[in-house]
Amino acid sequence: MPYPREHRDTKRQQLIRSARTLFNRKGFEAVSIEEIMSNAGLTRGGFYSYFKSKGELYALAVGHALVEPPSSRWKTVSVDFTAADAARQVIRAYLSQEHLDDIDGSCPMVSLPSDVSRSDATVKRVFETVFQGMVGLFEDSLTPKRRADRDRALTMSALCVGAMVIARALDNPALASELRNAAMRLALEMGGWSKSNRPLRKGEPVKKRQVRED
Amino acid sequence: MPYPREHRDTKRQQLIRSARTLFNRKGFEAVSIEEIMSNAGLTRGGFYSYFKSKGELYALAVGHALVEPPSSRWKTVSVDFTAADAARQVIRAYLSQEHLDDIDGSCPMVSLPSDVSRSDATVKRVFETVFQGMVGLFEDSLTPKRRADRDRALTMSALCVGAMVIARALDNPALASELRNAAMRLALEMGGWSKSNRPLRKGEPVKKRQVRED
DNA sequence: TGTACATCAGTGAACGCGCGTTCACTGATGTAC
DNA sequence: TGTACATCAGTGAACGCGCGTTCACTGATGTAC
Repeated sequence: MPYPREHRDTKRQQLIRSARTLFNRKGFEAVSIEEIMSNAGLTRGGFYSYFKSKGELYALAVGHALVEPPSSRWKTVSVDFTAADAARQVIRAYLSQEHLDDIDGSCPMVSLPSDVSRSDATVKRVFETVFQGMVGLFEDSLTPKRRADRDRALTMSALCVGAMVIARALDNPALASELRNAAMRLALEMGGWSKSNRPLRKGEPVKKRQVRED
Repeated sequence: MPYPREHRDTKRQQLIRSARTLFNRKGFEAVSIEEIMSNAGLTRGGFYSYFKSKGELYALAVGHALVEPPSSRWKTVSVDFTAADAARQVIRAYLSQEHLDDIDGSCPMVSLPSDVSRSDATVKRVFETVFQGMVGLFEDSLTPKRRADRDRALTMSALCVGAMVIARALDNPALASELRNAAMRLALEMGGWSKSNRPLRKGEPVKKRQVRED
């Protein structure tokens, strides 16, 4: 065995990780295989010994958000004790200025939805899994269970994703912040966890509980 | 004057219209100038006598939604009498199965947000104008005026756009419909117009008030 | 009315470039003896 | 311990292709007389 046993697996993971960054930044079409490979210290030719095609890598890159969620990029100071705590933290992190600015490590639902809607069923299914993950997280946090909790989890997700997608496409940063904060307030309110941790009031700055990892 | 006075203007409008369709369908990168021109019965070479660059046409195509909104593609049977009526109809049309399927005539916020976030400030400003249009329409419809109406209009817009953007990127049509309908119910509810026209109940089919124009 | 002409919308070949993918090859590595 | 070798991760040239943009040219048109 001329190379260490785990060598290929490591390189492969590195390629997927680096591809995720590039796709997030430039979309499917604008990223070249040359770029992906040289980003991992390799040359063009080796690509097809790792992946069947550019499309296959794209699906893997979109799915990488499940392996390493965007919010994991910021260490949370407090520890999550309940599903409600987790949901609250996700909403705050998801709609944060940090997530808006972190194109490279962004959630694919924020950076790539238009690309995915033009892709094949494989990619869409991966996107769907990511979405289901968010909906499930919100659904689990809604206690005591009420009627239409499923609907609420769906709309909370659409609100979070929608606000971020639009914010990224706006030219005016003040309007983008206004939108993010309005969405954050409503999403937190919809969770109905407000007794112990009230939602932010209009204009109140978001408490900085997240710190960049590096 | 070898050609009718209005000839160039007509052709130009035709090109923008046809470009909108193509960009909606395939995104900025995947559409070629050859394609745009032949779609209007012309050949590649003439493009640069109409537009400075592909990017300029892209901005014009995104802005075309203001000239000819997606909802204008379906004639509404009833006439709008109030701002609330208009808002209600926009929500129903925006989140309809028809709009989900009508890729070509789609709102650019639904089909192109990822492309726009990678574009220059010119394109983003046009996108912003489209978004402000939607927010303004909702804001005007909220009577009697309450506190935080601006916030509500913003979140209603994020909800409508977000639900559609996600729905387009999903593989499962049933989940897409569930999401659209949940968003529609919440958006109508948030408008607070429910006294005269109650929002739909869970599971209740959307009343077909729209008819395809052709 | 008929003809010559100037205009300019539209043509299509060409330029330089980068893409996704293939493939015969190289050379650093761990192993066998 | 040292050397020969088989393995296979990685290389880089090549293929066929389509792109955005430029430009010298064509030819249908409305106008002038």
